[in-house]
Amino acid sequence: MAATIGLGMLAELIGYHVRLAQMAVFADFERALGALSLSPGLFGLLVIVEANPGLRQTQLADAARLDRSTLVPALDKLESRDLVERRAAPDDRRSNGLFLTAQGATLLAQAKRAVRAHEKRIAAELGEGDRATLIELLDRLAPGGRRP
Amino acid sequence: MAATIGLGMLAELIGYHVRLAQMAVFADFERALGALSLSPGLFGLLVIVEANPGLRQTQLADAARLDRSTLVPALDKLESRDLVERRAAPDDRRSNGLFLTAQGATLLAQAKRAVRAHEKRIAAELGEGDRATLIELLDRLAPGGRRP
DNA sequence: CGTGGTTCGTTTGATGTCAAACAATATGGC
DNA sequence: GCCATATTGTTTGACATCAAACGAACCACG
Repeated sequence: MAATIGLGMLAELIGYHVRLAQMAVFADFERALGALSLSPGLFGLLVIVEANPGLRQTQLADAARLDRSTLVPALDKLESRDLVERRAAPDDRRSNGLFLTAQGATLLAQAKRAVRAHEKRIAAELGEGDRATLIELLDRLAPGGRRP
Repeated sequence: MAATIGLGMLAELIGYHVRLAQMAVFADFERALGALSLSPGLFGLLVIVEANPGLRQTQLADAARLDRSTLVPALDKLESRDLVERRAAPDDRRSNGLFLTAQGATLLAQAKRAVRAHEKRIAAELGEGDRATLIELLDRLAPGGRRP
């Protein structure tokens, strides 16, 4: 049944395929992290904070490609779950330094295992060579990565 | 300046690169269609309606990978701008058949030109061969495309 | 010093999205 | 034919996101 629905020129657009891939990858990611109640976004924040202890909120927002204002409720959630701590910066009373709590580090370690399994699952569709190719091509679409 | 901020394992994740590409492509897309006040999402809806006149809302939502409820305000907007028409279906009084208005068809024709220019710009980063490769790899991440 | 512009985190408002619940309508089993 | 169940479009609520504006704090220049 289902007289197949045409997509017109959509199917020829790179953006369309990127969006579908994005949805599929994120769905699998969420499935992998659901048990820990971590979204891909929150996971990313934890990873960056772990890699850069004492980071300021604005710096974290830039690194995660989020607006400063978007970060506020996200950090509120992480802090309320005792995964991250906002510590008043000693040198600048406007800023907070961000740190993982012990509990945050523990949860992140678990999450990383789940994410590695997820990544393996995704990469299995590709094979190692094609995985590298895909990343290289995607990066060509996202110029710079760091744009002031 | 800017002691570069590390991203930890993020940079190794396919999903991360897909997200960055998604943001870059969509930003260019929005720039291309901004003059017509069309978002990528609304453009996609117009294209699908044009390719499938009389489509039901649920079918359109499925084709566009949106929730039924998400479609409602989007169609409200398109209808208020006289680009799309909801016509009561003759055979099912719950359903609406969707049709482009003359004005919608005209605007869509313009939009398609802008989108083709956008696509050309994006593809220029790749070259024709790599463009095909990228789409093929992305499709391998989005299994099926049609999931009941 | 002090004062004007800048940066920091936050608040508020607008969108876009999903999910759950709803009334109206359709459908299938009996 | 009747009634339980499903489907359709909608409403409502939750959430993520951006952008604009704000007060507090910083800083540079006089």
